[in-house]
Amino acid sequence: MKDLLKQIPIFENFNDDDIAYLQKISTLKTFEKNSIIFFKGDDSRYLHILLQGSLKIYKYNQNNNEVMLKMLNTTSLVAELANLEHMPYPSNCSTLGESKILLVDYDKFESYFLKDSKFLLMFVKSLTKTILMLEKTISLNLTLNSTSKVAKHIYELFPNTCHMSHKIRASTLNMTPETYSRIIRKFKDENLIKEENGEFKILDEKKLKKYFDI
Amino acid sequence: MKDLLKQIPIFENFNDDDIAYLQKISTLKTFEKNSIIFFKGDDSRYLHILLQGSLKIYKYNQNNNEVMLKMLNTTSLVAELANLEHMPYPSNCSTLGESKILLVDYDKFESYFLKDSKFLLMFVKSLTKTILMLEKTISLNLTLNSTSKVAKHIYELFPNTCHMSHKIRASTLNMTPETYSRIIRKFKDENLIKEENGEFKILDEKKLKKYFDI
DNA sequence: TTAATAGCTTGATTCACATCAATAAAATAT
DNA sequence: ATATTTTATTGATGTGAATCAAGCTATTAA
Repeated sequence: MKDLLKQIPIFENFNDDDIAYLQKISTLKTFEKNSIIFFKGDDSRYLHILLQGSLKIYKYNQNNNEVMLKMLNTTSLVAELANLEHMPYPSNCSTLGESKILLVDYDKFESYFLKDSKFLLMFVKSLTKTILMLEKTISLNLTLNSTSKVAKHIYELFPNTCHMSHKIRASTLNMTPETYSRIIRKFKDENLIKEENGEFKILDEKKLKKYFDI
Repeated sequence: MKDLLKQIPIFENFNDDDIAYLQKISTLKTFEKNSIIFFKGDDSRYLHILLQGSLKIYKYNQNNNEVMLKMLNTTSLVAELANLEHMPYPSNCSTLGESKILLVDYDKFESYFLKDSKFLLMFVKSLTKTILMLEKTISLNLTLNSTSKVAKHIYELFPNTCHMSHKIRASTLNMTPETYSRIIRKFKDENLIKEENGEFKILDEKKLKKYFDI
């Protein structure tokens, strides 16, 4: 595990002692697809660090539909704010695919690591990343309509082939699969995109961009 | 101005030298009501610190309606993320009432202050506050319907008397004044609230709470 | 004091998207 | 290979909130 920890970008500035201590206060856990990591309101005893796989952070709206706040894919601190502020988790978290998560005893982590500016800088970076994601979520959901959301989503993913079901894509964009499907249908009819073995190809980038470029 | 800076909670840990340098690289400006502080896309040369008054951070949606992302009232860093990341401002900012803002030359600020963990901690605190506000904005706008938003808003403000027009209240909640008015009408008809010289009084806390307590 | 302007309320209409429903297609299990 | 479950598509209907419109009230200006 020591080697694994050393490779994690977040810990790039840690020396051997740091890593050793980190290892001592952590457990590595593997969760299978669709496992709950924590519920909204749970006590934030552990700092969760996603090492492999993907997670979603979500709440429920008043119709009991999930509202996805963010999706985490790369190595990242999960809900570090709750730890920092010693508050319960503000949202739910579950795995989308099989995932490896490092659970760190936060109190010990805090007293050892959070005195030093190099570690603080790590937190600043992570908080910054979180803010950018949240701002993106807000822009996406509060300033764009569904058609624009889908257009932007396709545009930003392309040409990365990352296979996701339409259902997941729709939920990432906080809309129903029906709405997503109808919009894709429209884009295909307008010859903006085509679908080849589950991946979108953009046929008319300019027109597609017009849908979300304000 | 030196005394003013010393009183600012954010700078509580600064010593005389720090304050002196801060003063050297800053200008204090007073903006009147409804002045633009910066536009989305502007270069983030200055760190803005709100000292007095109130600001709104907002974008436009596709119908050219304002979407208010946050409202700042207390002493706070404004859009510090843009500075930290050396990126253009992601949103617009304007004053709601007359406001005093400290404009700090960010490059100088960074090279002097951001090496030290005590200053970093200040940033961490500010980023944390920003995240909490953003999460609140998201919860409010993505998980609650308009009725619940209004109920929550009234509940959380009460009994603080802070005079705001219905128009401003509506825009804080990202809805039209018409919708706001209709919901207030309904609450009055249900004897949940009453209005006395521009302030709401809650008559039935339990029922009001039911509207937003999931 | 009156005029002008901005904010508030209420009704009618429109719109974007969700919901409900039915069928088809694909993925997974047996 | 067949059965079963999950996902995808398409149409019909419902709904919350925006928009449009008109009259009203309060504030500010002349």
